[in-house]
Amino acid sequence: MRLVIAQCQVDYTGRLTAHLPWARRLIIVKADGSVSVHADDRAYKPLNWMSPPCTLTEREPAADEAAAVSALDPQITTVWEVDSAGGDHLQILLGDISLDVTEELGVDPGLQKDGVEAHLQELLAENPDAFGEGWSVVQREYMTPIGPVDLLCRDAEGTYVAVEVKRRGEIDGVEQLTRYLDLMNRDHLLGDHVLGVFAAQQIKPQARTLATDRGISCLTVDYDALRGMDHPEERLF
Amino acid sequence: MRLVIAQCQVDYTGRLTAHLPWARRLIIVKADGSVSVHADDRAYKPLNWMSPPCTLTEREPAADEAAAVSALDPQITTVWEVDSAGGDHLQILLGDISLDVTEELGVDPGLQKDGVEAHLQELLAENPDAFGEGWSVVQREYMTPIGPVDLLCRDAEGTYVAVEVKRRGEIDGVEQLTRYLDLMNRDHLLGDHVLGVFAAQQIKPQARTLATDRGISCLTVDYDALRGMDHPEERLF
DNA sequence: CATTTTATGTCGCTT
DNA sequence: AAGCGACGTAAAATG
Repeated sequence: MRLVIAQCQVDYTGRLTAHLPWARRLIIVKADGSVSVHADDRAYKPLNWMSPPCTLTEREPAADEAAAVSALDPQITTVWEVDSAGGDHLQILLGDISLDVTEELGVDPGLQKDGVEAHLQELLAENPDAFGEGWSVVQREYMTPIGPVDLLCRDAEGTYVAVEVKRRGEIDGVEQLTRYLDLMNRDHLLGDHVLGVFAAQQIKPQARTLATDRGISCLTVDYDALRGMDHPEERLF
Repeated sequence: MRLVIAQCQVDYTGRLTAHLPWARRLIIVKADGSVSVHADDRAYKPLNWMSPPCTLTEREPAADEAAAVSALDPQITTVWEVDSAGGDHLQILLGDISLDVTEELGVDPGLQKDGVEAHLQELLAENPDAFGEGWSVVQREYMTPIGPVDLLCRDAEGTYVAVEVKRRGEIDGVEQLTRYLDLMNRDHLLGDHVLGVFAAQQIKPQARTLATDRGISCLTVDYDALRGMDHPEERLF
């Protein structure tokens, strides 16, 4: 990884065209070939960047580039040309350089995540009581011609229930579950009428309204409480 | 802006829970308060981060933290605790530090963009000939009950045409235009039959197929050529 | 302030 | 390679 802090002017042409006037910025060149140009804000997002695979060429400024600089602009010390396979191009004119360090980081062991939709689905599959007394899980990822239903359950009366699990419940998810229910109820393979439950950690009011309007029950899932019901020794960390 | 390269172990709890084992990484602390932890890959995306507003507290390792370290783990030199208003928390244990520099960057003049959807729409509105000889623009952002149609035009015969403009033409855009056309043709306010044109810099094959199947014409827009037809002195740069 | 749309979205998985 | 969905999506425009 190479870190450069320098006065720079950046021009990007690719999916769009973008221009950065002269200013002091951080430029990161990673081992994967990526180049990103950061200001001191915008959180982790760079002002401009090039994704790998791409090649970085460092060259002396051409005579006309040096001459074209106005009195207000800094002297150009180096020009970086970054080219991607897709034809995108990033040009960085470098002026005064106040930092230029290269450090070896090695391969990263990577990020361990916990608490995404898959885990929510696992937890619900292991704790169908979260839906109600006497509920059982028939199958996870129950396949239909238009995709898998997250959970197929039966309630206390033995009626089949299709459950759509989301971390954040929005209208899209209700539409998705509606399509599944339409299909499953058309086939009559699962009895007279398959019910629907929309389960999420947080359900947007619009989604709740639409679900209710379509006879779909909503369940707001408390992830931590559910995890407490689960076997704590099975957690990742 | 502060740049630190160090052995570190990171734990995040917030919308999800995530853990990074010990490894050498880059840590960026920006003037906006954000903290991000980068490996030498994943392009510009950090492994873990905290968005502003948040507070960074640097402290000595507690006795038990120092004691809990196994023989294989590095000696903990410092602990960073990053807290956001929303209750998110990022803890960074720092081991050997090989770089720790702070540089003032100042305020960035910011990014100038050109070539986004809005510009495409402007250019097409100013050059309806791009659609065909004798075309005219009736209105931009023509309102319908389900949203605005990008451009309402009339072709050489005077027939109304709804134009959907996208930078990249995908199925979603065709669906959107279809909904507009259904609505407009139901009302008969704009004559017998409103035609549709799907205009984009690049149109995905599936989108083209779907559009054609629905009787919607496709127009691949050459942004540079269109800009050439436009007044060059009005360009941003 | 809440909602919708855009994004050089990115990333990972499936066909 | 292209399609599809999730993301700690974020950020901007809009009502």
